[in-house]
Amino acid sequence: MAAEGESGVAQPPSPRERYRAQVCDEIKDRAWGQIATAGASALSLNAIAKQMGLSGPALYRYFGSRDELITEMIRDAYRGLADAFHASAEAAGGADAAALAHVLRRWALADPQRYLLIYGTPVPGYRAPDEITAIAAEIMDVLLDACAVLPWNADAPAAAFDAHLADHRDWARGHRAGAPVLHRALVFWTRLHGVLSLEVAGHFAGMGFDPELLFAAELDDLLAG
Amino acid sequence: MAAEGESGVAQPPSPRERYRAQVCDEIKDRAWGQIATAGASALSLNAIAKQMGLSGPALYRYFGSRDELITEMIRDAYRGLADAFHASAEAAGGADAAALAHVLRRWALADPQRYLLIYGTPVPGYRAPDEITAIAAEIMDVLLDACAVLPWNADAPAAAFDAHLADHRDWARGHRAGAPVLHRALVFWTRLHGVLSLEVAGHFAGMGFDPELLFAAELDDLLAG
DNA sequence: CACTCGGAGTTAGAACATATAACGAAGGCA
DNA sequence: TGCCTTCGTTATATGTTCTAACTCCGAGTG
Repeated sequence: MAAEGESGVAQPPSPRERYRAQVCDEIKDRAWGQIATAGASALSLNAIAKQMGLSGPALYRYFGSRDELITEMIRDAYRGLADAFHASAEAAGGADAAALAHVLRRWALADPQRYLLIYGTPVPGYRAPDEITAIAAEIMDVLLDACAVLPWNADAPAAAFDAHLADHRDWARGHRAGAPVLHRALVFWTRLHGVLSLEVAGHFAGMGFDPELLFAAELDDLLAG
Repeated sequence: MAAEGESGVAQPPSPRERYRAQVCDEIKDRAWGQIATAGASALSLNAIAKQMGLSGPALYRYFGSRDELITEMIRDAYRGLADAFHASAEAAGGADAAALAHVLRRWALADPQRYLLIYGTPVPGYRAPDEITAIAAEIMDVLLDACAVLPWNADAPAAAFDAHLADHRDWARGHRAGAPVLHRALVFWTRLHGVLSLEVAGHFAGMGFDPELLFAAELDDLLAG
């Protein structure tokens, strides 16, 4: 998104642009390394610059501020998760809830701090930029597809929440699915996140049971319920 | 816990000790203010000192480091939640799952950053000190009590996870409850946390539905089995 | 009462961070 | 060839945590 000319048709990147994109990528790679090992709050532009053999302020040619870099990392993380969801749906010939759940779990465990960068503690007044909410909506869209084709359980009680959702479904952005499907997608999200969040944050660490089995049990319950 | 003599019987606190405890409390009060408005990562000992009319290093008489202060805040947060749980159980003449759920939600929404200090993003290698895991076990104990007296749903499928829990129940610390109760307690925790975590982190912000109703729906589902 | 001694607060300073400003060098392009 | 954008530099202001050394007051003891 930083290498193309603005004139509609994609110009072949000039050597300068290629170099710039490469440096940007190296900065982000090292930033991911720092985040993975010490957390996002410990991310230091200065340290990255030294690692790259540059001197401090040089990085400000590429990112206007530390916050801007972090925002772009958040965007990339969302993008990666959305791509993984799309790939899963593509491979299975349509979104499958169980497959998505395992994609999500693998993605979270592959880099816990990356998951927490998205779903962990935000700055109090944080408002995600539109580009990021768009990607989040993309992810939700795949999830809605998966929940729409889930086998239907007729004896499920009609939750009062469904009526509320029928009137508050802006977030589904025109997805053709009934309120019960919306409900299932939300619950799919919150339940799996509940397990994953506590797992990657280490809250199950000293408890002795296998988080994977708890995740699987919750997934079974979602698919059956 | 920082004001008593060590000689068994509680000595009346000397004026020095009283003053010290009072300053400690004021530091923590201002720290909570900073955390609530700017997040834990923005907590600054220097800023607190200035607010109190002190000069920077003075605070190191009271807390050995910034991390030590934060650790104590985490401990106090856990302590507060545990006390709220105990109070709820006391008031209802025994732990009640629905009451606990609402206590938890009110406690989380009263200060989202306090909730996230406990359940949000930790430092990667973070290992909670024993004092804190003990309080967490206390909380889990009340939750187990509540789940043990929940009306039993006979047609619930015997989850494979229950068998695993029967062999991995160290975390229940001798609580007299069967594996299904342990399972319910865990699920109670992860599901409510899943909703609350996303709510306090603002992920439902632009979506338009009422998080309270989602929380209530999940709680209903938990109580119905 | 006088004295000591420990705790509280101070300033100074090292080491690190973000971020801006001003300057020099090196590359692409007409 | 010459311009001009971009990159990287150093210098600097301001912020942070945290240590060290010094002062001072007050409480408990002889």
